[in-house]
Amino acid sequence: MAQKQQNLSKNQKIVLDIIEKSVQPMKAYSILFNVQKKGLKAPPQVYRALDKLVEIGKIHKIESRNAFIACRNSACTIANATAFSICESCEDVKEISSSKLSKYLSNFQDKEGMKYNKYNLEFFGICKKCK
Amino acid sequence: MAQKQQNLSKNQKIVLDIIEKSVQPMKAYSILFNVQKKGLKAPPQVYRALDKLVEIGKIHKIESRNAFIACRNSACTIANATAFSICESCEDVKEISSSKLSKYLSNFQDKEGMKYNKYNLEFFGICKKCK
DNA sequence: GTAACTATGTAATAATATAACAATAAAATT
DNA sequence: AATTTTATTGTTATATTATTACATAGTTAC
Repeated sequence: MAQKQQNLSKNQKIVLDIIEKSVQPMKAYSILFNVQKKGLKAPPQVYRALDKLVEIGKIHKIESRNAFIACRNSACTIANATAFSICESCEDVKEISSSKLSKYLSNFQDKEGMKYNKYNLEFFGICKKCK
Repeated sequence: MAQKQQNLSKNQKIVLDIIEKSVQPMKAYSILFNVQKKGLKAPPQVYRALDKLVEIGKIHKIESRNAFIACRNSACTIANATAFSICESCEDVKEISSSKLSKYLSNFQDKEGMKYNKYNLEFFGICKKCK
Protein backbone atom coordinates (compact mmCIF):
# COMPACT_ATOMS: atom_id res chain seq x y z
CA MET A 1 0.00 0.00 0.00
CA ALA A 2 1.50 3.30 -1.11
CA GLN A 3 1.72 5.95 1.53
CA LYS A 4 1.06 9.66 1.26
CA GLN A 5 4.32 11.48 1.12
CA GLN A 6 3.05 15.00 1.21
CA ASN A 7 4.31 17.22 3.99
CA LEU A 8 7.53 15.30 3.99
CA SER A 9 10.79 17.04 3.31
CA LYS A 10 13.29 15.87 0.73
CA ASN A 11 15.44 13.92 3.16
CA GLN A 12 12.43 12.47 4.92
CA LYS A 13 11.11 11.19 1.58
CA ILE A 14 14.44 9.65 0.68
CA VAL A 15 14.73 7.86 4.00
CA LEU A 16 11.11 6.71 4.04
CA ASP A 17 11.47 5.44 0.49
CA ILE A 18 14.40 3.20 1.31
CA ILE A 19 12.69 1.84 4.43
CA GLU A 20 9.47 1.11 2.57
CA LYS A 21 11.37 -0.83 -0.04
CA SER A 22 12.81 -3.09 2.62
CA VAL A 23 10.71 -5.94 3.91
CA GLN A 24 12.76 -6.17 7.04
CA PRO A 25 13.69 -3.50 9.57
CA MET A 26 16.67 -1.41 8.61
CA LYS A 27 19.43 -0.13 10.84
CA ALA A 28 20.29 3.53 10.77
CA TYR A 29 23.76 3.09 9.32
CA SER A 30 22.50 0.68 6.72
CA ILE A 31 20.02 3.35 5.70
CA LEU A 32 22.83 5.89 5.66
CA PHE A 33 24.90 3.68 3.38
CA ASN A 34 21.94 3.21 1.05
CA VAL A 35 21.09 6.87 0.73
CA GLN A 36 24.59 8.14 0.16
CA LYS A 37 24.08 8.02 -3.58
CA LYS A 38 21.20 10.42 -3.03
CA GLY A 39 23.42 12.91 -1.28
CA LEU A 40 22.82 12.21 2.39
CA LYS A 41 26.29 11.92 3.77
CA ALA A 42 26.13 12.17 7.53
CA PRO A 43 24.32 10.44 10.40
CA PRO A 44 22.36 13.48 11.59
CA GLN A 45 20.65 13.75 8.22
CA VAL A 46 19.38 10.21 8.60
CA TYR A 47 18.57 10.40 12.30
CA ARG A 48 16.61 13.63 11.88
CA ALA A 49 14.52 12.06 9.17
CA LEU A 50 14.03 8.94 11.26
CA ASP A 51 12.92 10.97 14.27
CA LYS A 52 10.34 12.81 12.26
CA LEU A 53 9.06 9.70 10.50
CA VAL A 54 8.69 7.89 13.81
CA GLU A 55 6.92 10.91 15.28
CA ILE A 56 4.31 10.99 12.54
CA GLY A 57 3.91 7.23 12.49
CA LYS A 58 5.24 6.50 9.01
CA ILE A 59 7.82 4.19 10.49
CA HIS A 60 8.34 2.47 13.82
CA LYS A 61 11.45 1.73 15.76
CA ILE A 62 11.99 -1.87 16.83
CA GLU A 63 13.58 -1.02 20.15
CA SER A 64 15.09 -4.40 20.88
CA ARG A 65 16.85 -4.34 17.51
CA ASN A 66 17.65 -0.67 17.04
CA ALA A 67 16.05 -0.88 13.66
CA PHE A 68 13.29 0.84 11.75
CA ILE A 69 10.37 -0.60 9.82
CA ALA A 70 7.72 1.02 7.64
CA CYS A 71 4.22 1.13 9.06
CA ARG A 72 1.86 -1.05 7.03
CA ASN A 73 -1.26 -0.25 8.98
CA SER A 74 -4.13 1.17 7.00
CA ALA A 75 -4.36 4.27 9.12
CA CYS A 76 -0.62 4.69 9.28
CA THR A 77 -0.69 7.38 11.90
CA ILE A 78 -0.43 4.98 14.78
CA ALA A 79 2.75 6.12 16.37
CA ASN A 80 1.45 5.53 19.85
CA ALA A 81 0.26 1.94 19.89
CA THR A 82 2.64 -0.51 18.32
CA ALA A 83 3.04 -4.27 18.50
CA PHE A 84 5.45 -6.52 16.70
CA SER A 85 6.24 -10.18 16.36
CA ILE A 86 9.92 -10.97 16.05
CA CYS A 87 11.44 -14.28 15.03
CA GLU A 88 14.54 -14.87 17.09
CA SER A 89 15.93 -17.20 14.48
CA CYS A 90 15.60 -15.34 11.16
CA GLU A 91 14.93 -11.93 12.69
CA ASP A 92 11.80 -11.57 10.61
CA VAL A 93 9.65 -8.79 12.04
CA LYS A 94 5.97 -8.24 11.45
CA GLU A 95 3.72 -5.53 12.77
CA ILE A 96 0.72 -6.93 14.55
CA SER A 97 -2.54 -5.19 13.81
CA SER A 98 -5.10 -6.62 16.14
CA SER A 99 -7.82 -4.21 17.16
CA LYS A 100 -8.61 -6.49 20.07
CA LEU A 101 -5.06 -6.28 21.35
CA SER A 102 -4.80 -2.55 20.82
CA LYS A 103 -8.10 -1.95 22.56
CA TYR A 104 -7.04 -4.09 25.48
CA LEU A 105 -3.73 -2.31 25.87
CA SER A 106 -5.01 1.19 25.23
CA ASN A 107 -7.50 0.72 28.04
CA PHE A 108 -5.08 -0.92 30.42
CA GLN A 109 -4.65 0.84 33.72
CA ASP A 110 -2.11 -0.05 36.34
CA LYS A 111 -2.76 -0.17 40.05
CA GLU A 112 -1.98 3.50 40.59
CA GLY A 113 -4.43 4.41 37.90
CA MET A 114 -1.83 5.95 35.66
CA LYS A 115 -3.17 6.44 32.18
CA TYR A 116 -0.83 5.82 29.29
CA ASN A 117 -0.80 7.64 26.00
CA LYS A 118 1.52 5.25 24.25
CA TYR A 119 2.84 1.73 24.31
CA ASN A 120 5.19 -0.55 22.46
CA LEU A 121 4.97 -4.31 22.60
CA GLU A 122 7.44 -6.78 21.17
CA PHE A 123 6.70 -10.49 21.01
CA PHE A 124 9.50 -12.99 20.48
CA GLY A 125 9.37 -16.54 19.20
CA ILE A 126 10.24 -18.79 16.31
CA CYS A 127 8.31 -18.22 13.11
CA LYS A 128 6.72 -20.97 11.03
CA LYS A 129 9.47 -21.02 8.43
CA CYS A 130 12.13 -21.54 11.06
CA LYS A 131 10.30 -24.30 12.88
CA MET B 1 12.80 -7.86 48.97
CA ALA B 2 16.26 -9.33 49.06
CA GLN B 3 17.14 -11.65 46.25
CA LYS B 4 19.00 -14.89 46.36
CA GLN B 5 22.47 -14.35 45.09
CA GLN B 6 23.69 -17.90 45.07
CA ASN B 7 24.92 -19.20 41.75
CA LEU B 8 26.06 -15.74 40.85
CA SER B 9 29.69 -15.05 40.10
CA LYS B 10 31.66 -12.30 41.74
CA ASN B 11 31.16 -9.78 38.96
CA GLN B 12 27.53 -10.70 38.59
CA LYS B 13 26.97 -10.05 42.30
CA ILE B 14 28.73 -6.71 42.13
CA VAL B 15 26.68 -5.55 39.17
CA LEU B 16 23.40 -6.85 40.55
CA ASP B 17 24.12 -5.17 43.86
CA ILE B 18 24.55 -1.75 42.34
CA ILE B 19 21.43 -2.12 40.21
CA GLU B 20 19.33 -3.25 43.16
CA LYS B 21 20.43 -0.22 45.14
CA SER B 22 19.15 2.07 42.44
CA VAL B 23 15.46 2.87 42.32
CA GLN B 24 15.73 3.89 38.75
CA PRO B 25 17.09 2.02 35.74
CA MET B 26 20.83 2.31 35.32
CA LYS B 27 22.77 2.68 32.12
CA ALA B 28 25.64 0.33 31.43
CA TYR B 29 28.36 2.96 31.59
CA SER B 30 26.91 4.43 34.74
CA ILE B 31 27.13 0.96 36.26
CA LEU B 32 30.68 0.66 34.99
CA PHE B 33 31.61 3.95 36.63
CA ASN B 34 30.05 2.83 39.89
CA VAL B 35 31.78 -0.53 40.04
CA GLN B 36 35.24 0.68 39.16
CA LYS B 37 36.10 0.96 42.82
CA LYS B 38 35.32 -2.74 43.04
CA GLY B 39 37.80 -3.57 40.33
CA LEU B 40 35.67 -3.88 37.24
CA LYS B 41 37.48 -1.73 34.77
CA ALA B 42 36.20 -2.52 31.30
CA PRO B 43 32.84 -2.60 29.52
CA PRO B 44 32.88 -6.34 28.73
CA GLN B 45 33.01 -7.14 32.42
CA VAL B 46 29.83 -5.19 32.96
CA TYR B 47 28.05 -6.30 29.80
CA ARG B 48 28.74 -9.97 30.49
CA ALA B 49 27.27 -9.66 33.95
CA LEU B 50 24.28 -7.76 32.56
CA ASP B 51 23.68 -10.41 29.91
CA LYS B 52 23.64 -13.16 32.46
CA LEU B 53 21.47 -11.28 34.93
CA VAL B 54 18.96 -10.50 32.20
CA GLU B 55 19.01 -14.12 31.12
CA ILE B 56 18.15 -15.42 34.56
CA GLY B 57 15.59 -12.69 35.20
CA LYS B 58 17.33 -10.86 38.04
CA ILE B 59 17.25 -7.68 36.01
CA HIS B 60 15.41 -6.46 32.96
CA LYS B 61 16.50 -4.23 30.15
CA ILE B 62 14.33 -1.24 29.40
CA GLU B 63 14.82 -1.36 25.67
CA SER B 64 13.59 2.12 24.87
CA ARG B 65 16.05 3.57 27.35
CA ASN B 66 19.03 1.25 27.07
CA ALA B 67 18.93 0.85 30.80
CA PHE B 68 18.67 -1.92 33.34
CA ILE B 69 16.39 -2.30 36.32
CA ALA B 70 16.24 -4.90 39.08
CA CYS B 71 13.32 -7.28 39.00
CA ARG B 72 10.99 -6.71 41.96
CA ASN B 73 8.58 -9.48 41.14
CA SER B 74 8.03 -12.07 43.79
CA ALA B 75 8.98 -14.92 41.53
CA CYS B 76 11.87 -12.98 40.07
CA THR B 77 12.54 -15.48 37.34
CA ILE B 78 10.30 -13.81 34.85
CA ALA B 79 12.72 -13.01 32.11
CA ASN B 80 10.25 -13.80 29.39
CA ALA B 81 7.20 -11.72 30.21
CA THR B 82 7.95 -8.14 31.13
CA ALA B 83 5.89 -4.98 31.28
CA PHE B 84 6.88 -1.52 32.39
CA SER B 85 5.35 1.88 32.88
CA ILE B 86 7.60 4.76 31.97
CA CYS B 87 7.01 8.42 32.79
CA GLU B 88 8.17 10.49 29.85
CA SER B 89 8.66 13.48 32.07
CA CYS B 90 10.70 12.25 35.05
CA GLU B 91 11.79 8.97 33.45
CA ASP B 92 10.49 7.06 36.43
CA VAL B 93 10.14 3.39 35.53
CA LYS B 94 8.03 0.80 37.30
CA GLU B 95 7.63 -2.85 36.53
CA ILE B 96 4.01 -3.81 36.10
CA SER B 97 3.00 -7.04 37.71
CA SER B 98 -0.52 -7.79 36.65
CA SER B 99 -1.36 -11.45 36.33
CA LYS B 100 -4.32 -10.51 34.19
CA LEU B 101 -2.11 -8.68 31.75
CA SER B 102 0.52 -11.38 31.67
CA LYS B 103 -2.06 -14.07 31.14
CA TYR B 104 -3.62 -12.11 28.32
CA LEU B 105 -0.33 -11.54 26.58
CA SER B 106 1.11 -14.99 27.17
CA ASN B 107 -1.94 -16.47 25.50
CA PHE B 108 -2.02 -14.00 22.65
CA GLN B 109 -1.82 -15.53 19.21
CA ASP B 110 -1.48 -13.59 16.00
CA LYS B 111 -3.31 -14.35 12.78
CA GLU B 112 -0.72 -16.80 11.55
CA GLY B 113 -0.96 -18.70 14.81
CA MET B 114 2.62 -18.04 15.75
CA LYS B 115 3.19 -18.83 19.42
CA TYR B 116 5.49 -16.58 21.36
CA ASN B 117 7.77 -17.58 24.15
CA LYS B 118 8.58 -14.09 25.28
CA TYR B 119 7.36 -10.52 25.21
CA ASN B 120 8.31 -7.09 26.38
CA LEU B 121 5.82 -4.28 26.82
CA GLU B 122 6.58 -0.67 27.57
CA PHE B 123 3.85 1.82 28.43
CA PHE B 124 4.53 5.54 28.26
CA GLY B 125 2.74 8.41 29.92
CA ILE B 126 3.00 11.09 32.55
CA CYS B 127 3.08 9.88 36.12
CA LYS B 128 1.00 11.32 38.95
CA LYS B 129 3.83 13.34 40.41
CA CYS B 130 4.51 15.04 37.10
CA LYS B 131 0.89 15.87 36.36
C1' DG C 1 10.15 41.98 3.59
C1' DT C 2 11.39 40.57 7.78
C1' DA C 3 10.73 37.53 11.69
C1' DA C 4 10.12 32.95 13.03
C1' DC C 5 10.40 28.54 12.02
C1' DT C 6 11.86 24.35 9.63
C1' DA C 7 15.13 21.85 7.17
C1' DT C 8 19.82 21.04 5.58
C1' DG C 9 24.98 20.26 5.53
C1' DT C 10 29.08 19.23 8.02
C1' DA C 11 32.56 18.01 11.44
C1' DA C 12 33.34 16.26 15.60
C1' DT C 13 32.31 13.47 19.36
C1' DA C 14 29.44 10.96 22.75
C1' DA C 15 27.17 6.82 24.17
C1' DT C 16 26.29 2.00 23.67
C1' DA C 17 28.04 -2.54 22.76
C1' DT C 18 30.99 -6.38 20.98
C1' DA C 19 35.16 -9.09 19.17
C1' DA C 20 39.18 -11.34 20.12
C1' DC C 21 42.48 -13.34 22.87
C1' DA C 22 45.01 -14.74 27.05
C1' DA C 23 44.61 -16.27 31.61
C1' DT C 24 42.21 -18.29 35.81
C1' DA C 25 39.13 -20.59 38.48
C1' DA C 26 35.45 -23.91 39.35
C1' DA C 27 33.01 -28.17 38.44
C1' DA C 28 32.66 -32.68 36.57
C1' DT C 29 34.86 -37.02 35.26
C1' DT C 30 37.86 -40.44 35.65
C1' DA D 1 44.58 -36.33 42.62
C1' DA D 2 45.08 -35.52 37.75
C1' DT D 3 42.41 -34.49 33.72
C1' DT D 4 39.03 -32.56 31.08
C1' DT D 5 35.55 -29.41 30.53
C1' DT D 6 33.08 -25.39 31.38
C1' DA D 7 32.38 -20.86 33.18
C1' DT D 8 34.47 -16.69 34.47
C1' DT D 9 37.72 -13.02 34.36
C1' DG D 10 40.96 -9.39 32.60
C1' DT D 11 42.40 -6.54 28.87
C1' DT D 12 42.89 -4.07 24.52
C1' DA D 13 40.90 -2.60 20.76
C1' DT D 14 37.18 -1.60 17.91
C1' DA D 15 32.42 -1.66 16.15
C1' DT D 16 27.88 0.25 16.35
C1' DT D 17 24.44 3.58 17.50
C1' DA D 18 23.31 8.32 18.31
C1' DT D 19 23.87 13.31 19.46
C1' DT D 20 25.98 18.10 19.87
C1' DA D 21 27.12 22.13 17.89
C1' DC D 22 27.29 25.36 14.53
C1' DA D 23 26.77 27.43 9.92
C1' DT D 24 23.64 27.96 6.12
C1' DA D 25 19.48 27.88 3.35
C1' DG D 26 14.70 27.52 2.44
C1' DT D 27 9.59 28.29 3.89
C1' DT D 28 5.73 30.24 6.22
C1' DA D 29 3.25 33.70 8.57
C1' DC D 30 2.41 38.15 9.51
